Amino acid sequence: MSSEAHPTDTQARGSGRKNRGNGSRRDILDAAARLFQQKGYDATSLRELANAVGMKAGSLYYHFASKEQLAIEVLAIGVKAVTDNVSAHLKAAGPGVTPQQRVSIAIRAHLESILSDGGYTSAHIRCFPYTPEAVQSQLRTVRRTYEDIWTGLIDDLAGLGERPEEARHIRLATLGALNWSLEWFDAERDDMEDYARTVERLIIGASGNVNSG
Amino acid sequence: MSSEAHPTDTQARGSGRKNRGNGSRRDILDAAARLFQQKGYDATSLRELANAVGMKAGSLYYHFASKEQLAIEVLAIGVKAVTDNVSAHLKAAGPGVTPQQRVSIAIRAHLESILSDGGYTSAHIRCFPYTPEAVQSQLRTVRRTYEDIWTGLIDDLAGLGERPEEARHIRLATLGALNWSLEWFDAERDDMEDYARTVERLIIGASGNVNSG
Amino acid sequence: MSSEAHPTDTQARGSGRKNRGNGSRRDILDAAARLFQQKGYDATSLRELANAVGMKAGSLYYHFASKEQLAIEVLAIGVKAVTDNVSAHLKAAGPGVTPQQRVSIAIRAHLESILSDGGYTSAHIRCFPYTPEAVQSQLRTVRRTYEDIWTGLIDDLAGLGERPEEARHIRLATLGALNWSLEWFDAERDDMEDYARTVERLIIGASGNVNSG
Amino acid sequence: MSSEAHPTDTQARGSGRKNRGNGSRRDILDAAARLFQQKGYDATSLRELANAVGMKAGSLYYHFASKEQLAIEVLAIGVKAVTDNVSAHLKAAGPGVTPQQRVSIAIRAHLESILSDGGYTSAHIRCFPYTPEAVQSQLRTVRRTYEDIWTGLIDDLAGLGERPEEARHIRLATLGALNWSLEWFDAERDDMEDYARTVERLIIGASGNVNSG
DNA sequence: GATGAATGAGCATTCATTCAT
DNA sequence: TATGAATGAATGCTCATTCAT
Repeated sequence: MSSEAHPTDTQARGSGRKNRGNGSRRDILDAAARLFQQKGYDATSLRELANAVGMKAGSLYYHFASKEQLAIEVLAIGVKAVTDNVSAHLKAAGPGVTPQQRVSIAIRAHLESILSDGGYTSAHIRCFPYTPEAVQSQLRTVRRTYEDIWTGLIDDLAGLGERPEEARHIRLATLGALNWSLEWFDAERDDMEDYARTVERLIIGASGNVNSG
Repeated sequence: MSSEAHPTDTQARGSGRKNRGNGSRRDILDAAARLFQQKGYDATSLRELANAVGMKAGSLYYHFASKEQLAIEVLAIGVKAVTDNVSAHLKAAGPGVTPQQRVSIAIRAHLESILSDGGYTSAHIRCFPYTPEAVQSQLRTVRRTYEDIWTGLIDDLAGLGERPEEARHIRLATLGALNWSLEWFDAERDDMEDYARTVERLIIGASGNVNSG
Repeated sequence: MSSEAHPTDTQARGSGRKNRGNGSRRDILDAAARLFQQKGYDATSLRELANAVGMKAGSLYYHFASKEQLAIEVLAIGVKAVTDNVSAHLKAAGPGVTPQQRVSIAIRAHLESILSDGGYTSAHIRCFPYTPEAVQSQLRTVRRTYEDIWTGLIDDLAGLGERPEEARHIRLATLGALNWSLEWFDAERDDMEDYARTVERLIIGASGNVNSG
Repeated sequence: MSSEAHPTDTQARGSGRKNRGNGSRRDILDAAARLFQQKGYDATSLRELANAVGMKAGSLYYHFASKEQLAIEVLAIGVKAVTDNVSAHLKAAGPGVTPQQRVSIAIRAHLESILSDGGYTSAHIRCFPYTPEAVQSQLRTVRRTYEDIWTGLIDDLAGLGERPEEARHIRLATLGALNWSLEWFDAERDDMEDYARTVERLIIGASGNVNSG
């Protein structure tokens, strides 16, 4: 499930509109996501972004109030995309799966979102920490929503719900292992499913060994 | 072992030098490490850095040829610091330790370097990917040296040397879990040793489960 | 013939355009030519130039990619202006004029371009040698085109075509005498036609005496 | 006569002093002359100059009060060098030479000074016009002294003394032809004596033709 | 005589932003 | 919707200069 609906997707997709790749709002967001992900927030200039969508820098201001606002939208789409993707996979799996299986599913969905997504989620992960405070604070609640999914997932694992600090560390270690892949994953060399399996074994091993720890 | 010698540490520290706390080369490096770590490479301006060490922006150029060169030095000190710290801990443990114990030691040393170090190592980890190509290429060999330590460490684990792709993924997952802590670790709330234990369990569980996987 | 068309002159001059005297591209070029000629390339700052056309330094970059690029355009206009002026005078004289007369015509046209031109040609002559290599190399072909006119002119003089090294020296001596006037010519004191006559006598004397030399 | 005494030559030349090419006043002047000639006044930085003589920029201030003062000295040496060289050649020729021969001698001496001189005279000719007003005004009298030699030389030619404006133009044309050689003379390709002959013919032809003009 | 270390002013350039059209 | 043209602030960097040592 890789092309979940975008929150801003109001215009009819596929209807006979003249949306021939010219600079619509969505084109800007797409290009911004890609550039943010590739070069970072600071290193992405609005001129370059405008250029990428075939317009002039000033024109972007018809669509977005500021670079910060644009970043907020891009990064929000990014979190929402993972959130939706993970939720959808989990729901699709139905109620009869073990907590461990649920974690495995989430690992795969998260990886899928950051590695094969259009760039929104990876832009979020790579840029968020380097973004102005105003951007970060606007994103806190959406980020929290996603975080809560993982908190729930981990808590269900082998009684971890009763050791919240440990659960927190396991969650952050898992997400670290997942997110860090943005810095090294090479589609030509690495296989996503292989890595998913590695991370899955990591976390399940850890939570399993806990009793004897 | 948290205060390993800095590669550039030639002048006697603590002897009666006239270093009146003002901006010497080392002061600049220290402040740069801190700022790079806090705000990122792009967002750190030389004026701000100069201000932090009590001088004017142009004066920095007496000590460093360019912002890039300064970044190269800061980040190089950063890798060398972890490299030395991990090596030293490993050596101190002596030859009679199991591969699993060696990994545990490395995990702790790495965490220590990024979380309680003066900022050089964390600056490296946070800034490197957003740094100009010229900076990155100058750092490749020192980075490789550190990487090789981990490659060796993981290879010794339960026959992982014979499954290099899997070993690579385990190494990267571990380092991801470790490095990502820079984004969330809160000295007031989190205990480093606790997290080290979590990561240690993760990786050891993963490598142990492999046989039965 | 002092107001030959500028190579970049595409917009209607004098028509009812809203060019309210503020800094359009042409205004910048004009002011740059004047400043380059007066103070030299290095001593002309973009702030000063911008000021001269009533804008801020950064605004110049909307019109020109860099100071070097601006210099290239100014100096190119300068050579093209003399080239066109000399060519036009020569053509206007028709085919029935002697080689000596042709040289006389060229001397006057060249002098006119450097002394009463808007400053482009004199900017070229005064700045070119002190300009960055990147600027010089971009101008080589236009300069060559002008040079060739003179080479042809001199070669036709009293069999000079068969003594190319001597012809070269005569050409360069003539152009030296002409160009150097930029360093001393004083419109209040000197008469252009008087000086033209002097230089004309110089070169014609020299080429005539050659046989007996 | 190419190594006339320098006005600043106070230290014993050839005596057993430790003047081993280290940064003495004379070394600075020599290097400054060379750099000024090659790159121009503005483009020559004191750091670069200091580097060329093996010292640090600040040390130059022990020897010279400012860049302007240094330029004044270099350029003054330059004019004095031509002045002395031309005078000496003229004196050496004795009283029995014709005005035309005297001009020929001066042409050669001038050319020699700008083309094979250590760089002082050529630095003067190339830099003077781009030098700050303070520098120019300090040089006016030495320049005038040299100018007067040429004025006298030309005035003696075929009754030119009675047509001062014409004499002035002939003088400036001659010096223009001579000085401009700095922009094109190539020691590998051009022969100084050849060019001297060309210029000599130019001026003598011009002044001779004057009667019939 | 010369240096290490700094400064203040300036430079070319880039950037997010504005706004009349 | 978008652009052309501009702005103000900032950036990395260079320069002539200073001065205690």
